[in-house]
Amino acid sequence: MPRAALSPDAVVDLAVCLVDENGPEALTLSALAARAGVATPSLYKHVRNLAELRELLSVRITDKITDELAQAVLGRSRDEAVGALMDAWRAYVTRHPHRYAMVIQQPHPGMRAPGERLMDIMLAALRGYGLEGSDAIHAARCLRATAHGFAVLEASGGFGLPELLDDSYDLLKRMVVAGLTTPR
Amino acid sequence: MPRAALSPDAVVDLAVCLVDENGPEALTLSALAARAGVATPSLYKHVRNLAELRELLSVRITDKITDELAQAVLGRSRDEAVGALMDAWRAYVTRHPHRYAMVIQQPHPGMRAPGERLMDIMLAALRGYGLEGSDAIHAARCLRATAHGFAVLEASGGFGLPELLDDSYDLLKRMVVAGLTTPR
DNA sequence: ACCCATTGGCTAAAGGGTTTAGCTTTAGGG
DNA sequence: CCCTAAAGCTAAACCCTTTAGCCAATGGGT
Repeated sequence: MPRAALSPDAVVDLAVCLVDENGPEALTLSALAARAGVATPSLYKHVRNLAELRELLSVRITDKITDELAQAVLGRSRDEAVGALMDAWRAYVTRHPHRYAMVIQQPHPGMRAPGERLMDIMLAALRGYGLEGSDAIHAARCLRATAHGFAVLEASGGFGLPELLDDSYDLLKRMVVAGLTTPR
Repeated sequence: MPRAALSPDAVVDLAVCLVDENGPEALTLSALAARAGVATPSLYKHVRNLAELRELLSVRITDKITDELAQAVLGRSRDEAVGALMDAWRAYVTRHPHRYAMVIQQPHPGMRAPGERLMDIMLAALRGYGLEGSDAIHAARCLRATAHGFAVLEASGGFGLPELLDDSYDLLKRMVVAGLTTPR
């Protein structure tokens, strides 16, 4: 076997750096090859094409977020678990806004497993509310929609006044738990 | 003055068609020129570049959404207004998923006015709750985050089981109004 | 120690999209 | 009737992606 300087994982690593530094637009195979010290076509030995690279990035990032959410939920239940999960979600986004903006929501085959893993964590966080069957699904979807919606807007600078965002997010968390605990 | 077959507005019209039919990816100046029956560089007589075209599209779409939300909120207040606003939001997205996925959230200068107009409608819908100052801002942001979050996920096919989405959205609406009416 | 198959890298080149430069044509006003 | 401004055109540069085909290094088997 030849010099294994690069590998699919290493390529994704470099791609993450590029995105962190210059945003999703900056992820081109040219720039990536330059960063790797390699000619552009060489990248095709490790990655099928640009679309696949984006997918690998999405998987990597989604997995990382899921890990952090799982960590945050550990040992908590009900309102506390939901609050911790949402806080961890936003913490990731504010730490890596470009990365978050990079993850694709389209239902690519490679994103199925990470998506389900994320869903499972949310269902686990909601376990204490005793929701059954599709009620749990609806609740998890709402949790995801709220956290994701706020995250997207914050990551892309969609909010005008940054000094109050913590308070806005507090209200959002209260909304979610109120919706989960209010009877009907 | 010469043959005014095209105009900035007409170009945006055609761009909307292209996006509706083939998704945001399909919006290229080449495809647009072909659709307009014109050589690609001719488009630069009406639009500064691709970035500006995208911005004009975002403005057009955001304005249209705002109009529909305003219409929906008319004559309603409190929970009813919020529910109608959120329903109208989702109705637009399901009617034109590709368009919605096209609107940029980055704070471009041209998007300021449409963004503020949208915000004003949301504040109007929330007026009945008697929120003062920054409390109203926080509530409007949460309303936006929830509606937008659900919309993005639905528009990009991020949810797995489409038959239950109405029920999920009902819960989301209940969450928002519960968060607005729950004291603390 | 040597061979050689596999693998990772390279150059060349095609193909498509954006954008600029500069020319030509048309339509409307004086 | 002309002439200017707007709208179109072609040519061409530039960048990015992707394919094709070649070269070199590495390490396992003999």
